Amino acid sequence: MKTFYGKVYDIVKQIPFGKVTSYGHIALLIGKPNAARAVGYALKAIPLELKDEIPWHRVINSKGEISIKNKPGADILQKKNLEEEGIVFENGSKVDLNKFGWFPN
DNA sequence: CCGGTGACGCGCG
DNA sequence: GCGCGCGCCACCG
Repeated sequence: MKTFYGKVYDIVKQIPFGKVTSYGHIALLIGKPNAARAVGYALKAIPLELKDEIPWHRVINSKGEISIKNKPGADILQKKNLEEEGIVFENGSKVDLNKFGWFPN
């Protein structure tokens, strides 16, 4: 895919089971290190038909926390999905990126 | 083109 | 370690 959204989706699909990455890193892989914000915009815009094909829940912010706002339930769902993959939340909200982070070049 | 919006990130104090 | 402010980008009128 050559559109910005398409590139974001392609990369998210590559995130391995049980791992997570950040919006900023995805932007980096696309070649636009400062487009983290746009990446988040793209994820919230994932077409329903692709919801089950794209592991959007494996994308969190650089601090290792879920960053969804104004979407009641979505943040809780994301956390639940991640825990099902074996990812651990310290203090109930933070992920240790040194253990579960996926940051390829 | 301009302005508003937002699943971000980073530097400061 | 926390809150704020600001810059960045794509998208939509």
